[in-house]
Amino acid sequence: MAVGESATAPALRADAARNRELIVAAAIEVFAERGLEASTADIAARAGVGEATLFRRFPTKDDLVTAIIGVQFEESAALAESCLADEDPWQGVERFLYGMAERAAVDHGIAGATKEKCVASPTLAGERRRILDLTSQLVRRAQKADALRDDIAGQDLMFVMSAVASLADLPFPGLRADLWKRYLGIFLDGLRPEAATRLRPGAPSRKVIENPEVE
Amino acid sequence: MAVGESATAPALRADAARNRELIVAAAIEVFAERGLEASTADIAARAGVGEATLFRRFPTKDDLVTAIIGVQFEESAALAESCLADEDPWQGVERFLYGMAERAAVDHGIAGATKEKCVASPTLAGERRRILDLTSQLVRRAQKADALRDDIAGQDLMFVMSAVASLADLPFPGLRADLWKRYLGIFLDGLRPEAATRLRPGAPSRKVIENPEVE
DNA sequence: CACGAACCGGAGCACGTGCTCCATTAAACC
DNA sequence: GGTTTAATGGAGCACGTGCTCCGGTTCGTG
Repeated sequence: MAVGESATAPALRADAARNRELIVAAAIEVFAERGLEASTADIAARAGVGEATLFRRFPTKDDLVTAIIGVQFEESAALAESCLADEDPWQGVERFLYGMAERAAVDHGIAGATKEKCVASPTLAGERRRILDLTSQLVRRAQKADALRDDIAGQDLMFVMSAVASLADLPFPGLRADLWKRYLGIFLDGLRPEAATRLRPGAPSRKVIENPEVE
Repeated sequence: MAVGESATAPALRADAARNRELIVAAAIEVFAERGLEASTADIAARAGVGEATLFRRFPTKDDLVTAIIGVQFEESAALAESCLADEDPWQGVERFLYGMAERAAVDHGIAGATKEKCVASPTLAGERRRILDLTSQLVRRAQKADALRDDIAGQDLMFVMSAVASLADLPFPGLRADLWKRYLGIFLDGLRPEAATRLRPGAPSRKVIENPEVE
């Protein structure tokens, strides 16, 4: 199963394709362990591949990161679709936030970079819009069922999730690793209709969120 | 007004003391603008001082960062005390979270480093404990007035605040800079007693939180 | 004023990182 | 199997960074 780009490329040789997968797999591992500032040398070593090979496939470290984020976006979209299939709309929202935050919590460095990269990369921006679409459906469905406060939109869920996930690697020794679930709980309580008070800055307009200008 | 360390040092000469203040001020500015990875050369330049001077006063870049965090901790403690003086206990909590998140939002890089550094530095850990104490008082006061849900503690407020602040520099162009207030609002709604549902992972024990082992 | 000591700052060192060159290897097709 | 050519990987380059050395300068006191 190909992991990244689609056809247009002039067809990779067998070993090259295999190495590409090895590199992507190694990068996911290493980034998750040491964060985004892990060196390309480390990644190449983990993949059992020369550094030049890595750079032939991904001309820039950024390109590699972008490719990995692309993979994760596909997983996220799949999760969102699965949550849309839940019979209980609120549980769909809950499961989505939970799943997204959990993955962001495991892949330590990635989540932070995701935001920047999907502004810089048009491909990623498109993928992101698709996820945002699914998220908006989740929100509207829950709102129609009176399970979710009315004054929020899909993008709010994304931002909330990212805030919670940022709590994943608190450096204090002895803290349980899943403490972020506690704060997701508080957030979820704040998302119920009963809890709603007026939110001061309004939701960002759809136009701004859906079409982040590529600089 | 001396900004950092106390007496024990063998008394700084006039120009040396002045330069120290210049360096700290410049570091706060530069870190806030470019984040923590701003170079020492930039900071020295901004302070109008040679690089060697910077390193004579702060033998390590980490020492400089730690000193700055110390300054901010004093400000945080002052804020907490001021909020404790509010007549409305809930407003005290609200103002505290708001103020803390706002400062974290302005000083882009610092907030992230704060967590790591106050684990590594014993001095900072002590300061942190003091702030935590004040925060706990804020929480208990609001809980007694039935303005805050019962199942949270002081440290929860700190973590929630840090989560909200992490939303301060979303890279999407066109987003208003104070969007984090919106999500603090949702969080605050989740902190009211009426909103409370059972939180899954319990609060971290006081022992773990108050005495982070210095490695 | 004059003198010793504290202090200064720019040039330089060591190191890690992203990225490239090129002689060697091995896949693919006849 | 032989030939072509894509693919490989280790040595090396350029650069930025944290940090230091040392000749010159300024502060503080008698």
